[in-house]
Amino acid sequence: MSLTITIQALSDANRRRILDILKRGEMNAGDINKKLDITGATLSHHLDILKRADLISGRKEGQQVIYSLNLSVFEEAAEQLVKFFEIKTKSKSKKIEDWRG
Amino acid sequence: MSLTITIQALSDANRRRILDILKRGEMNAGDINKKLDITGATLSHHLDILKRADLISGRKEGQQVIYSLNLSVFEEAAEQLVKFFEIKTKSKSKKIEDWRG
DNA sequence: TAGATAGTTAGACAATTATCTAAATATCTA
DNA sequence: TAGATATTTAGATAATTGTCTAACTATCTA
Repeated sequence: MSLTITIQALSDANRRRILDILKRGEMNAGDINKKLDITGATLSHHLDILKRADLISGRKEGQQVIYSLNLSVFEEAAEQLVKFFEIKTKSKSKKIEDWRG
Repeated sequence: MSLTITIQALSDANRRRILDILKRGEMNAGDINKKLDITGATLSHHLDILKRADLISGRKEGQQVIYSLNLSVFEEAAEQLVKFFEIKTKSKSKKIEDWRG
């Protein structure tokens, strides 16, 4: 999954709340909804974006759809981001002045 | 800085490229611009967003404005994100079934 | 001081987004 | 089979976003 799609999925506070909830374990849409101050339709939209980013999956069980974190994808996203934040300090050659001015 | 503002600053590919460039050391706006396929005005806009997120700073030197990464803020942002991705597995009490169904 | 150069600001535009209400679909149950 | 319940889809709207061109400001230099 591209970093842009992952980050955009993370860029909304409600979606981050959904992920936070699902980190604790799977949950159906209705129960997730009770924890958020948005309509069911809006929740569906957010769930869809998270699904497209492959961060979560939903399985139907009776009338309900139970959502869960895609743990490996979630962890892979974390790794990608950590990698982005990495700063490779040159081992030699570059002088301090080049970095701090 | 709020996670929303940080993530939104990171959500654009050109802004991430700018940060990537500045990770290697400071650079003036014109030189950054040469590395990107956008107008100077658009670059200014992106630099502004990164400045508002406190991820970079610019100092004027003659005609030029030299931008640099705010290393401590950048690292703090990384930590915030790593924290977000953390999954605290319960030490006891919760059964496997509660997590994997 | 008159141009040239570097960068920002202003204003416009098309695309995307988060949200809502209303309607549709799917499943359960009396 | 007729509601009731759970969720998604459709369609609308207001806000935000990334981009551009044109104009502006600041600085340098011949």
